[in-house]
Amino acid sequence: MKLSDRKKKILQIVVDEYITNAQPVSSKSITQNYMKDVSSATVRSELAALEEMGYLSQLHTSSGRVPSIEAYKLYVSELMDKGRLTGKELSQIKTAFARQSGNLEEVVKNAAKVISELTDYTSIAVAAHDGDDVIEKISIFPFKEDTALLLIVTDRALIRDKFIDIPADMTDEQLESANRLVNRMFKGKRLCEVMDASLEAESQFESYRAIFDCVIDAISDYVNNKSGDVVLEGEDKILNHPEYAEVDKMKNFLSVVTSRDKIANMLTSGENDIEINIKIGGESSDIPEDCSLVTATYSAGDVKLGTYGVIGPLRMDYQKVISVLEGVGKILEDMVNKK
Amino acid sequence: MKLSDRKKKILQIVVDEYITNAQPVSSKSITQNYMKDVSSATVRSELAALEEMGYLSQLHTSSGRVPSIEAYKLYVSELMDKGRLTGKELSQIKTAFARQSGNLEEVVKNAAKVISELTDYTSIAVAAHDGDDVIEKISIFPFKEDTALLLIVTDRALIRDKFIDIPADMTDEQLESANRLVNRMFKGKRLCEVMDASLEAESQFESYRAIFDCVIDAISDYVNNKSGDVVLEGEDKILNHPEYAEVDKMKNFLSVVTSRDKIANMLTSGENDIEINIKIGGESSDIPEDCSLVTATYSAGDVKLGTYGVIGPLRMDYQKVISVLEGVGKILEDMVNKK
DNA sequence: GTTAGCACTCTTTGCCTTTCAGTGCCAACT
DNA sequence: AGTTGGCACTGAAAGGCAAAGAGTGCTAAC
Repeated sequence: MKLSDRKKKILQIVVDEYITNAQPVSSKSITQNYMKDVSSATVRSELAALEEMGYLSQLHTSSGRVPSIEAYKLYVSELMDKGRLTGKELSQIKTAFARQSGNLEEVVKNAAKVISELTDYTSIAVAAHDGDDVIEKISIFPFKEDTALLLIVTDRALIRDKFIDIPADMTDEQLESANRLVNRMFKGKRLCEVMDASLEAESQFESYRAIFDCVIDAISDYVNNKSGDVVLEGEDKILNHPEYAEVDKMKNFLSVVTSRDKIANMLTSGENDIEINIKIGGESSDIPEDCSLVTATYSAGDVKLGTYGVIGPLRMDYQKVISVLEGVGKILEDMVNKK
Repeated sequence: MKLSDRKKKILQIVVDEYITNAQPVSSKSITQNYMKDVSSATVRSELAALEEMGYLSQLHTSSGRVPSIEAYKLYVSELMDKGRLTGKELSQIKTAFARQSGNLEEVVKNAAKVISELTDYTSIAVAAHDGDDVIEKISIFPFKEDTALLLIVTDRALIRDKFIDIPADMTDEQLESANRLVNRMFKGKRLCEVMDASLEAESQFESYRAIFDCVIDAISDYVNNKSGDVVLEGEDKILNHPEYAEVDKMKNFLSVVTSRDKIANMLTSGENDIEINIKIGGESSDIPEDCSLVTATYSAGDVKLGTYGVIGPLRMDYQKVISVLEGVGKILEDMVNKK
């Protein structure tokens, strides 16, 4: 069955109202504030029809209506007005990115922070690394008898958190030439190519085998394990929203959101090509129950910068969240292009 | 006024009981479970005396007694039995540290995690860097036209998160020789000496002044800004404790605990020489209200490894927390010494 | 110094009533 | 056929009240 225009309008009003007030919406409040041209009885029958169709529900026979998950989905896809950022908000985003060294991690952190502040929800972010980075330089930097820091410069990032073991009997010169060899072999290749290249390398340079393996391990670890780059901001913001007033719900939310692995899963599973992606309710098992997740993947040209998201109650201010995510995206893009 | 032995015993019972049950303790429960040799009336008069002295209070005229902050202080300093870890707990700590690359950050993270798991409280940790590290090697690693990663190996750590700007007109060779110069000048010095040495350097090597300044800035930034190395684990654990059932308290706690700066302050302010340090209640303004903080500073020889802490309600299981912190300390020490 | 006994206090719980917001339905109206 | 005013009905929320229960403080006797 198709929704009449009036039903759509009423549904939109209900969702809007519920989002701002967190209270069931009554027929009376609708006619008083939005639809003075009809009586509450009329709206009541429309509400009953919308309930019949699964878009609304009541907590008890004599309460107002509350949107269902279906209603939220329809709301974001069709009903919702597009929000616009105020000048103040825009300048807040800009200043957040102002003092910045062009270091990707810092960009991610700042973005997460400003998103959380502007939306008043918990925000999460993960820097993109899908294995398509092209290796520009690899450096093995020894710092203890038997350990070295592996530094990899790619066209997008500087990887500097992988440690490798150095065989005890290896001299500095040998390490140096292993380093040169690694560079010669891997320079210009994409990370994922290197991961697959492990077998080929094995036979050729037996003496540096240990180093080789470590480098390849470290790279595949980087590509596969995305949880390292996860950023979480404003985890306390969730407490501003009444649906988490009960400790149990709160706890459930926090336990999911404080696990970097789970966040990484949320942000990386699913379609990455879509610019803005909205998951409502427990659609995906990764997302905490009764939560919505709005994510945006930012790119500069064809290079992905990262995925950012806002996580909060079903009754989320989608309008605001989306405009903030879009605003941040635009400013990020400007920044990257200017360089 | 001095406390009689019986008063001490009763006070200990009250605190123990209250810690485990979170319920006001009655005279009857004391005689039934712990002191069958006297009547509840006797205990009642003792309780009244202890209340008079400020160690106990009642929520209302006909409720049991609850310990005051003073009582907790006395409890941890004199009354409390020493806890012992079970074999299971010990082995849990050991396995937590088992697979480990000797990288300090990872040690800190693992320690925080296992402490949080065993105690069921939120744990925090900060790796020590007080400026006493001796510089062993400095390397300037260029990775973009105008930016380089500054790598500093000290006797305790590898600093690898400081970026410096490279003047546009500087050639690779110049950078190389700047690097050599920095090494020659700073090697063997302590970080804090380098910070103070800035003026001296200025006049001598004008051409590398920019690089110099950046290096010195980065080092003093590292020494002063401790918030970078802060680790927080089990922030959701706090919800397991009834005193945080109300959203306001919860929120207050979370907002403090999710700020790395504030945590760094908590862990670094105060006497660092003491092995285990207990702050109860709002003694320090850094600590959230109605919270206790138990910290331990671990060292290997005379080198500090870091400070670890547990933060939770006043009604904290101090016995367990302290034995866990001590257990972790012992195992850490063993690990470092074995190397 | 200890104790049994008792009066007293305060919270907790259940129960009842009232109030109120909101709905559903129906007959009348346009 | 759609809209509306009127009205009965429902369930939550709030208030009042009594009974039960947990604890205490006090006192007189041991």
